[in-house]
Amino acid sequence: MSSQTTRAKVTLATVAQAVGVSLSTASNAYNHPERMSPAVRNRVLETARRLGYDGPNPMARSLRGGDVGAVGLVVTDTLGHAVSDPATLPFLQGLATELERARLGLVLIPSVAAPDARLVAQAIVDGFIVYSLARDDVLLEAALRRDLPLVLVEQSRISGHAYVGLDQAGGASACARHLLELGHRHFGILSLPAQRQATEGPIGDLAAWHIESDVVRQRLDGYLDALASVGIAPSAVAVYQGTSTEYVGTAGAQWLAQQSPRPTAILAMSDVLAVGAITGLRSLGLTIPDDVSVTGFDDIALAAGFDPPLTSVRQPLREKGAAAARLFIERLTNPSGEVLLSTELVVRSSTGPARA
Amino acid sequence: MSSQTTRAKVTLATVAQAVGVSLSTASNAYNHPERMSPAVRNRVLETARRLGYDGPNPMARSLRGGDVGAVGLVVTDTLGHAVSDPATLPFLQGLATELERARLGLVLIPSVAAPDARLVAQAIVDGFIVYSLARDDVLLEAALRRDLPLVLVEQSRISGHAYVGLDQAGGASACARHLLELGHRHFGILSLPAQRQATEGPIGDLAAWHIESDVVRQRLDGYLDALASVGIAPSAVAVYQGTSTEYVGTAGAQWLAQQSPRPTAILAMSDVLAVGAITGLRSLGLTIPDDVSVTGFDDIALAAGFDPPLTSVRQPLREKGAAAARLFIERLTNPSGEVLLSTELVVRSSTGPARA
DNA sequence: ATAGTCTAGTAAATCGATTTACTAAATCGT
DNA sequence: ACGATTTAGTAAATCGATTTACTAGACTAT
Repeated sequence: MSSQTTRAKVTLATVAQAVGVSLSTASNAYNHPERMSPAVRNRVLETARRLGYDGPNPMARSLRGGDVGAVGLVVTDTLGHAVSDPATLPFLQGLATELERARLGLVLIPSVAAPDARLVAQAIVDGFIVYSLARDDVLLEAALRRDLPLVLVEQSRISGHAYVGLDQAGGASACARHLLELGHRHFGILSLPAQRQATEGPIGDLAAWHIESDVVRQRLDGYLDALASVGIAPSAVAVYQGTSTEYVGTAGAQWLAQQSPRPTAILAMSDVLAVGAITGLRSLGLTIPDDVSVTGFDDIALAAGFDPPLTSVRQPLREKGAAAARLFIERLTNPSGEVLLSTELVVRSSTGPARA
Repeated sequence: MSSQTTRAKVTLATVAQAVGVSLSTASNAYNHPERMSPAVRNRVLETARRLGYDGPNPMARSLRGGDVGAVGLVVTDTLGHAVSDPATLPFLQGLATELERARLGLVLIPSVAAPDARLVAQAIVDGFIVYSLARDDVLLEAALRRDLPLVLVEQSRISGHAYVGLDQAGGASACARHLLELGHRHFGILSLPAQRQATEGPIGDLAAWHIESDVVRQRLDGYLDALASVGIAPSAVAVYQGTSTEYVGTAGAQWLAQQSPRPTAILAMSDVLAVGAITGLRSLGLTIPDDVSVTGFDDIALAAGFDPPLTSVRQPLREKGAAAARLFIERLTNPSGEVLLSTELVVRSSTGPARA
């Protein structure tokens, strides 16, 4: 209503002129109150209000060297998926809550199917939180080129940048050991995508599998190390790869169930995959855990309430986000801080003794 | 690794000088390829790469008049809560997915306990999506002052700005009529906060209740209109107000159950409140729906799977977000577009006939 | 009374680009 | 072969602020 008339743009210069002071003085009214008399300062502020001046233009301010007041979040998945995934959401919550406390905005960088480095190159932010990207992902490279502070979450360390790590291998290994103790000897793995452009489907030759994702690398190593300790070779393990969706879990489990010998235990790299797997196995007439044991990863909220309750590797999802935020906030005093989070196996009812 | 040495900052001017062309020509290489010979353009681009120039500085570009490539999201709740709320999340998903398609970033504006207009005033964005703010919320006023395109979602229309509306009153009214048809005559209402700083608790005098939130206003009117049609006066309805959390639902329902006459039906303005209410009523030894019927609002994913399945008002949550995004994307051609979404009563088992 | 210190304010440089108006050289039609 | 149009590139203004170095005047100390 009030400002319907397209009045000429009013800048700090307009205000300064109206008050009859220099541009610098007007600027000081906002940035260095102590350097001027209260009288003049009030005159500037009031004139600004009268003229409808809304405070220094944030772009100009940032260009001159100020902070932007926002952090960019770079993820592999599309934003749509990231905001849906039950393992990512608590991370986002922890991140948002902690950033909020520091009055920092969070910029969700779009990540389309064909990832576009320009979207990272052009983001207006003070730095990035980089979540689980492959070492050579174009988006990571683009972020590095920006020469801004980075917080790396669940991916390879890069010297000079902050890092939030998780004991992936330990959790995965505990998971596999648990199944070994239950007597299982035939395993299938439902893997998250090992590369950005990975296509869903079985992995033919495990040894030749090109793994760019650190999370996949470490979880897989954790599984395989445990299996190796009882003499099970990687070549004896069937692996199916795809994004963390129930659909992939279902398809993957159905494929795994058709291998021979049929796995009596399936290690899924996410709870969502595990849930999908159980659905798929049931559709084949199999019973969980009697016919097949299934383990997940993440211990999402759903895991405990699912039928059957999921055996899973718990990780502190919210805390992971909060830690990333805190490392970013401390970037000036401690540019390459590190936080290492631990995992814990939670045994529930989706796993049971191998059949005699 | 490569750029560890703190080399002097390289700008477009550096590149131009190195190539031996003017600054304008270097700029054209990025923005107006057609205006120059391929030879020179390639020379500029290659020199830029060699010098480690990462493309035009986004802040400078935006300052000069270009787009930022991002939209700000302004919400009432803290971000932490917004990212947790099952009714807000699908909205966010729809929004993020659709923005992503247009390669727009989403800036989550922090919204601390004491809302700070500066965070809106200083956000570096092309416009705002304003989600369910009160007409006189300071954050809305701050957004208006920015003179940027706005998309208003579930709140008062403002001429010149895009609008996404929902038939709140219709849904609420259908809900109440459903209960009336089941024979209920004593009602309690669990309301969302009517103002930003509303404190949780019972509303003493309904007539004197200061309601700033449009959502609350419309849902309440929908309920009361339906009740009025059978002669039930607002003064006969007990109301309890609080944020959309299970805890509030529980506390509110327990308070409502202590009123006399005790309501046989509770109208909750969100499914989360309804779920909390059911928990609270059960803790008092009451059975749902035999002793008390409970209705929700939103029809979140949980509603159908809850025990008992919730009678609720379905609204197209994802579509609401997608519509907001589309309106923003079309802002240049259609600055004040409107989308009106409808609601639908979904009857399940949390409501039943009033006891004789 | 003189020199030295504070205070309040200013002019000009700077941040890193984009764009407008203009010019010189090359191409065109006849 | 001569004026008219295109093409390729440039100089300078501009976006909206912040900051540095400087100055004039008021105040303090001896």
